[in-house]
This record gives sequence, structure tokens and C-alpha cells, in this order.
Amino acid sequence: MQLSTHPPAPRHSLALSAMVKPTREAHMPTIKDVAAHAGVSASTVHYALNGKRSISPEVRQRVLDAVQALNYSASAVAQRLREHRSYSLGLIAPELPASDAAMMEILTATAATASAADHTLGIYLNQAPDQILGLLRAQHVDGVILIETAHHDPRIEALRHAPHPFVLIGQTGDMTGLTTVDFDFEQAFYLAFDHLARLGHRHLGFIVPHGATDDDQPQRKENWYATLRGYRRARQEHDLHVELEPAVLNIEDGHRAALRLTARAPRVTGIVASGHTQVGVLRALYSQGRRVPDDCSVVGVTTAQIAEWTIPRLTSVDLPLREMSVTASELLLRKVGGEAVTEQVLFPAYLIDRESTAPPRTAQPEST
Amino acid sequence: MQLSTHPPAPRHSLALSAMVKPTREAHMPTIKDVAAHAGVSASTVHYALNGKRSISPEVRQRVLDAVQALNYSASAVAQRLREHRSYSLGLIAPELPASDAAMMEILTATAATASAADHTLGIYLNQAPDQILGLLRAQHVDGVILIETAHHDPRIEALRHAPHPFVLIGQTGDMTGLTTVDFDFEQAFYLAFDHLARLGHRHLGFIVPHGATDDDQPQRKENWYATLRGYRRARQEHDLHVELEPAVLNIEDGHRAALRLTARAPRVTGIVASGHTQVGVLRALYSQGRRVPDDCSVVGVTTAQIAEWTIPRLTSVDLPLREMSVTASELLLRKVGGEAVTEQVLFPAYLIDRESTAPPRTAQPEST
DNA sequence: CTGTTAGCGCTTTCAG
DNA sequence: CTGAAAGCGCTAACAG
Repeated sequence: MQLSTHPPAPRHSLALSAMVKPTREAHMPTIKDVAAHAGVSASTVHYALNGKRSISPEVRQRVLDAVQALNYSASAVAQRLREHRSYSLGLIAPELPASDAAMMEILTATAATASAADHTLGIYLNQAPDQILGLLRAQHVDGVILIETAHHDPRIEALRHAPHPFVLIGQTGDMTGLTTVDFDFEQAFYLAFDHLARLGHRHLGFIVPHGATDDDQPQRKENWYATLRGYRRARQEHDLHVELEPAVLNIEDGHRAALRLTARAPRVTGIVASGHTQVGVLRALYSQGRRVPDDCSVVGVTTAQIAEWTIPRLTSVDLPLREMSVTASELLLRKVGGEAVTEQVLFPAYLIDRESTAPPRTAQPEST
Repeated sequence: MQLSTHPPAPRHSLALSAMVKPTREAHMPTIKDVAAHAGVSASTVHYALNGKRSISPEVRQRVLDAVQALNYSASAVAQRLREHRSYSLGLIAPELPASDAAMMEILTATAATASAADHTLGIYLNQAPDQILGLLRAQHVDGVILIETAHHDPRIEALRHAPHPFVLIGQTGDMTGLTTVDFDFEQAFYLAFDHLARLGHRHLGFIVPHGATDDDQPQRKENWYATLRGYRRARQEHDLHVELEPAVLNIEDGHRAALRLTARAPRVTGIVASGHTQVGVLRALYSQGRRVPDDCSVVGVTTAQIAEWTIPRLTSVDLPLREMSVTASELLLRKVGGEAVTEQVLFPAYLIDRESTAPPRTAQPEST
């Protein structure tokens, strides 16, 4: 699976790889070792360390000294066995995340939230539904967060009737009984088109997720439905002419789609694009010598991070991925804690006006 | 810690959060349950499931059926207790990774490698040295990979004399006895300057990591030394005039640094930049109306992914982060497996000629 | 070919 | 205030 960016990488190895005998670990000190060292019983050590019953200050000090001396730390594994919990959460992600920046926001926010609640975050890429179930059943993790969910998602169907806690970032076809955190994509796309319409644009282009308009697409993302609803609502309300151009949501395909779009529909004065496609759109316009926003406006639906990177900075409906991830993690933590949570949280959309939109040219010359 | 991208996010919650009594988990089936169901002993179940001794086909089938019926999966926690291993690795990263794209490459490659060896990857952000030791001592993880290492790195010093396996992606001041995987930054920066020199450039700009030239900087990254060596070697060899401009390695600071540089040294016809700063450099040149590479060449030292994104695509020395991460994970897996590995791997640098470099307007190429 | 048993390190009754 | 002992679920050594 390891992709190569280079010729076969003849790594220069200053190899000292001493192939010594498999060292059997000098084993870690246990609670018994501490007890022996302090001249008390194991349970006394235990209670001294987490004060669930009173200990004479003198004994307590001896225990603490022994802990210090032996560098003792209670084995998390043994604790977990006893408590029937692994104190870890799983983040289930596709092997190739749609966007690095988005994935990183989700990841760091989730890891920080889990960590603050003394849980470990494990990441699992590209797991089949029964592998996910296996993770849960073997108590590798107490619960999972699923991202990039589809309308018909076999992972969700596998989990739906199992007794394990999980939460979705995203939505799916049948939401009954699920705990989900999502973003109001309908409003997001409505706002994107609405913004351009209010600036006076009438002929727009829309880089639409590939497969979104294809009813037979089984794998399609649930949010694509909302995407289309938002776009249609704005189109109708403002009487817009919109040219659709499908693209996989990455830079390269956004680039190609924008080239097709501008070739086919030269009257377009504004483009709406999401994911990472905006970067491709901007590149296409640049290569044609069209300035943004003077010759063409662009609106994105993407993370603030991406929007701030581009030249010019992108007017966009920013995805609040950190907040969504924190919320999802907190919900999951409550569920693994035994609480019966069934909450469906929807984060609202706001448009952030940056540098990539302007009113269309008043007179549209035929030639450039 | 949760950063806000939006106004206070009044999330619309279709709340059904039934605050029911903390449900005590209907406990998972154990090996005993399976044994009872199949009418055999626990050890028979165990051996039937991992064939370490022969079982009559008839009994074996009964066991398999029972497993099926009860949906049994051996508890990873109990196994781990017995084997004194957690079968998980930790990736220790700074809270704010220097680059999303780079971090994602490291992360996905590491997770995939760990996963292929039946290990879990836990990610730990922003851990203090003794927290890392705690992780290891409590057997949350069997070993760790450290990234973004510094010349004087307290994390490394803490681990150096502890008995726990770890590997570095990067280097540090005292490398004796450590297992490390790194990239030849000296050669990388040499090649970047060398490339521009051979194209005929004489006046160059260098967006240098902030703190790299400051001898008192305690936190400085080890690779900055190599960076400076490579740059100096090229400067001397080709008799270059180089203007240094320090920047934190992100887009915004790269942008500011490039503006300062071009204001101060208008004769510069080529710029070398690393991390994410190139994106800022390109933005600065764009805003000044200078075309790349016609008016100014730019060379990066960055991941292929970033280099392919920019407009124009960036000539760069690409960091082979996937391969480095796979190598680091494999070394760590060998170490946690008990092997006495002390290997220091250095990946070589190659320049990839994309679209952002050309000979300067005035001069002709150097003859070498 | 199969069953019994001890024990991993910790927590928590139950006794004193 | 402290100790002894049982048991979480699994594995492997030790009987048959």
C-alpha cells in the first residue's frame, strides 16, 4: 500500500542493526512489588494511591516513597480487564481521506477531547464493517466515530443492531435511533448561491460532487442530497442559470471540471465549488488569465484553513469541523460511559466574505 | 483548547437525549460461555480457535458453531494482560503540526503499517516528557514514534535512559544509541540552490526557518543545522548572493517573509522555501504581479502533495514521508518485538523539476 | 485428543 | 485503619 513518491529509495542506512537475542523485557514493577517495598499489602498500596479509604499518613508516605523508588505506574491493561473497558475510542476513516486539512481538524479535535477525558484515540483506516465490529467486540475500543458516511453505508448497518456505542459525523439514509453530528449543507449551498445572486450574478457554474445527481450511485454521500436541495432552492428563488459540472472532490478533478465548465459556458461569472475543488478552479481560471474576483467570482464550501490559503483568499461557507468533532467525541464519551444518548446535532452554516467574490462586470464584452 | 472558527455556534440540536439510568453493559460473551454452549472446556475452545494443538473435527465444528451463535471474539484486553503487551504503538506529535499534509502522510502510513502487523496506532498530541513515560509505563503503548524532534529535546532525554522502545523521525543532538529515520536535508537544500544556480540565477532569497540561524534557540529543530550546511555549501560552490529571511514554517509567515524579502532585495530572481512557506511566497509574488517562473523562480523542500497543488506546480525536493514513516514503524515493531535494533536510516534527496523554475531573464546558464 | 489449574496485575468485597 | 482473597478473560503448563 505504500505509495512511492521517488525512485526506489536506496536508503543510506548507517546500519548498526545488532541482531541480538530477543531480549525478554525486564518486567515492570507491579503493585505487589510496591507493597513489598513499603512493607504493606497490595490493597493498601491501591487505596493509598487513589484515596478511596483512609490511610494513616505514615503508611501513605511509605507507599509513595516506594512508588517513587520503583517508578511504579498501575498497569492500564489490568485495570481495563477488571473494568471491562478499554478506555479508548476509535476513529474510523476511509483510507484516503477526501481532504487532509479537514481530516487533520477532525483528528486533532477528537484526539484532544478523548485525551482530556483520559481516553486514547486509535485511528483505523479503511476497515470493513465486520472488522469494525471485531474492534468493538474484542474491546480494542469502547466506541467509534464514523466519518464520511454514505446514504447506504454498510458500516452503519452493521453497527445499527449491535450493542456498541458509535456516533456519526455526517448523516445517512435512515437516521432513526442514531447519534449524529452534522453540518447544515443545504443552508451552506443555499448561502453560497444566494451570495453570488445578491452580488448580481445570473450565470453560475457549480462544481458538483461526482455522483451526486446520479440516482443509482450507491456509495453516495448523504450530504449530497442536502447539497442539491440548497442549490435548487437558491436557483429557484433568484431565477439563476446554473451549469453543473461533476467532479471528484479533489484538486485535480476540480481543475479539469473548471476547464470543461469555462469552455462550455463562457457566460458564467461565478462558480461554487466544495471540498478541495476550489483550488483546482482557481488554478484553471489563473491559467486562462482570468482574474478572481474581477473576471469571475468563486465561492467555496470548505474549511477555513483551505479558504485562507488560496490566492485570493476564498469567500466560503466554512465547515466548523473542530466543533463538530468535539461534540461528536463528547457524545461518544457519554455513550461509552453508559448514558443512553440519542442526539442529532446540526451545526448551522455561515458565509465568510473573503476576497474571491465581487459583482459581475456591468457590461460583459464578448471577447476578453 | 477548542478553537472557534465561527461565532459561538448555537447548534440546533434535535435533542432526544434520553437521560436514562447508566445502562450496565449486557456483558460480552467470554470463552467460558462458548465452552458451555459447545459442551467443552475453555482450553478446548481456545485451541480450536488457534490450532496450537489438534482437535477432533467434530468438536472443532461444535466450537465454531458456538462462536458463531454467541458472536464471540476473544477479549483483546485479557490477552494483553497475559502477554504483558498492549499491541499498540503511539505516535507522539506536537499539538499543532507544522503541516497538515505532511502530518497526514506520516499518520496514514504509520497507521497502515501498524495495522498490518496487528497493532493499534494511538495518537498523542502535545504530551510532556513524563506523560510519554507514563503512557509507556502504564502499557498504554508498547513503544512510540517521535516526530518533529529538536536539537535539545526533553522528550528524547526522558526516553533515552528508560527501557522503552522508541524511534525518531528526525534527528537530535546526541544520536548515540538511538534508532532514527531521517531525510537528507543538507543535500535537499544543496540541490535546491544548486538547481537555481545552474539555471543561471545569482541573486537568491532563502526563506529560512525562524530560529535556525540563532545559536541560542534551544528548541531548534535538528534538521535546521543540515539545512544551513546544505545552503552554505551551494552558496560557496556557486558564488551566490543569498538574502536570508526568517519565517515560521507556515503560509502566513512565508507570505510576510516574502514581502519583506522582495522589498529589501529587488534583484533576487529565485527563492528557496520549505514547509508550507512556498504557498505564502507564491501568494506574495502573485500580489505583486510577478509571474512565476518568468519573473522569479521558486524552489521548495516539501511534500509532493503540496508541490502538486500550487499554481504553478512547484519545483521541489520532495520529502518521502510515507516511506520514512513505514520504515520508522517497522523498526519500532521490531523493537517492541524484542529485537535489539539500533539503526539510523537516512533517506536521500532528489529534486523534482516541475513548473516554478526557469532561467532568469538577464543572464545565461552557468557552464558546469 | 481433552480437561484442570494457575496466574497475568489490578480492584473490591469481606474480615479483622 | 489494614490485610486476605476472589475474580475479571485468557493462555499454557501440566495432567490424563
